[in-house]
Amino acid sequence: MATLLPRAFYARPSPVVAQECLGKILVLETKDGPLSGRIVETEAYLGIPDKAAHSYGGRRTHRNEVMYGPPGHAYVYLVYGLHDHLNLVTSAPGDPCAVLVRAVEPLSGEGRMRQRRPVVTLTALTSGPGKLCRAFGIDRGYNGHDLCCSPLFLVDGPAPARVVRTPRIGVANAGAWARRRLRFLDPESRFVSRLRTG
DNA sequence: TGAATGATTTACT
DNA sequence: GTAAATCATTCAA
Repeated sequence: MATLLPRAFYARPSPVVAQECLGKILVLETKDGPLSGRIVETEAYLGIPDKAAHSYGGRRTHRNEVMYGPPGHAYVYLVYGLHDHLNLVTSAPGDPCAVLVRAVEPLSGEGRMRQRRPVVTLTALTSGPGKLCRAFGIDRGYNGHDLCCSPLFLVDGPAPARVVRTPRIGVANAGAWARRRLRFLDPESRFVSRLRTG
């Protein structure tokens, strides 16, 4: 039963939402049909006290304005000049928290994803935050989109058998925050961006 | 108005 | 394993 996740799902602390997002389905409806994928990897960003977050220290800028708004909205931004990242705004208005979607398993529309992203292996299609955005065609035009409405939203799905927590990626300059286990992933999926070096 | 930097990916050695 | 690509946003003057 694919029920659309209500706003209440997002109106909780980031780590809770990040963990419960595993197994849920990300859906993007397009004129050519839906693209969907099962979320297998996320990261939690805790807002004001989190040195690794854009909203660290209560900074409120044009870019992260969406995180200060109500939960259940998409926060999409460009990093390194060429990669888009998809975040889910969590918590409550005024509390700039978010969950970064790092990897999904393609469920439908895989053919169109491959067209957007010429790639050699299937797992390379969506196994990374920038990769999945390119595969889905998600760009900054979706920034601020309400995830309770079409065309971009999440639906319920089975939780993974086990959940593994690891330190977050790409935030080595965040001091003690870099060591917090705020990355959640399904160890049984081969689509996680980096499970282990082994 | 100008300069520095980044929640990454890809290619090449 | 190391390095380059590439530009919107941010901070300083």
